[in-house]
Amino acid sequence: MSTEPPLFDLRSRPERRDAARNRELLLDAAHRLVDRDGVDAVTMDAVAAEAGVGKGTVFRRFGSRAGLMSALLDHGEARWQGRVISGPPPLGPGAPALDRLLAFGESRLERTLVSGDLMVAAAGRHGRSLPAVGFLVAHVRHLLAELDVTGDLPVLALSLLAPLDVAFVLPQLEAGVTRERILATWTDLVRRVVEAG
Amino acid sequence: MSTEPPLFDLRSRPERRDAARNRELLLDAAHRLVDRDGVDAVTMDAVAAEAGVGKGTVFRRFGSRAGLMSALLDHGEARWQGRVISGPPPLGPGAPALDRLLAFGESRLERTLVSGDLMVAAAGRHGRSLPAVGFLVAHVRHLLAELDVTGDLPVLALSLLAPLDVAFVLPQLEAGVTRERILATWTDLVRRVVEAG
DNA sequence: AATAGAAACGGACTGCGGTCCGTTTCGAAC
DNA sequence: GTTCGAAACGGACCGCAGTCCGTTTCTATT
Repeated sequence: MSTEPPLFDLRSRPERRDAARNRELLLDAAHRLVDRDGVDAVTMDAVAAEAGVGKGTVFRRFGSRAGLMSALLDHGEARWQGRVISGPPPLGPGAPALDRLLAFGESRLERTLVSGDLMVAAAGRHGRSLPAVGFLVAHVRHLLAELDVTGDLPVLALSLLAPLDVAFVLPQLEAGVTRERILATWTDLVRRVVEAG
Repeated sequence: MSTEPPLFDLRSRPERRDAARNRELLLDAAHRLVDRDGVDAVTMDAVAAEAGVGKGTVFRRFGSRAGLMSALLDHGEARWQGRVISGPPPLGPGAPALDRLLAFGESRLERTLVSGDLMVAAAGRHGRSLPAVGFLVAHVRHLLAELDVTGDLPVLALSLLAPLDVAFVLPQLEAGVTRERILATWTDLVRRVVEAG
């Protein structure tokens, strides 16, 4: 998801100081541009100019526009993941698994609505980059297991996540389907799967 | 006061002859390029050159690269839709609805594998263009209704189609998930939904 | 402090999607 | 066959993602 190297990797030396400073400059600049002019205005040239560095540096740090967008998305995603892992129930731990799962769906849909344009911009060649959904799959899979759902849980988890993906949610909204219908149908779908064991 | 054009073709006048000829030239050229060098080699300039027309003409006919790709895809999709609507069972009519639905999933997955790269190239800004999946939704919806499945069938149908979408299938294949696992899990998912009424 | 080489830098350059607009072609009406 | 407005044409042009490579900066080592 993130382009930044792990904090403790024995094989790779820590980032040079100018590189680290430029990453911060670039992320700040990109964030500012998103807030001010929207995601579409975040061109690699604009980010470079706003940060006061060369364009090559942007690509060196983030690899691609999608990579930069992923890095921007990561801030929000990490906070959200925190709420899922250790926030208050029913999204966080402490509630029955089914309640958590349904709360997860609602919360995830919410995030898709809020950050949908960033998600679209962060998507690579085809849609999702599988690493990006790793957390989502792991969590749903875990809850399904707690609910004694049998089957190929990794694939099943991804199949349940697919309808909440930005690629399906946004077109439906544009076609007049409400947020509420999408959520209700997802809830319905999950209930059927869980009830069927 | 001159006489007005007939009322019945207010909306769609027939295409001018040069326009029709150029569409054919362009589709042929694009098809040739796909076969020879793959989807990625099909640039708008290349198609224009191969067809011997100007680049502006390509955009005038197809609107965008995604539009051109959709047009290419349409040939195969139409043939496939024909098999669904009036081909031999269990995909076509004549088999029980559940058998048809499961055959539909297998056949659709097949098509995704065969034409995945075209589908990716035909996808617009975000993922699906909703019109493109209209047929799929309508068909699944119809089968679900026959199976006495209740609920918000249009949204439910799309939710069941999502896991078969190229945006989810291709990354899984790259991650080592087999075609068989994807299909088996989809079958499992559909069975649970149908059994839960 | 000096050095050396690895890493990062920056901006010119390429290729592609998409637009624009002056020119050409079509075909309906006379 | 001539006329004329609408439609189509073509290719120069633009903006952006992504690459390349000569130059600069960092840091480990002595």
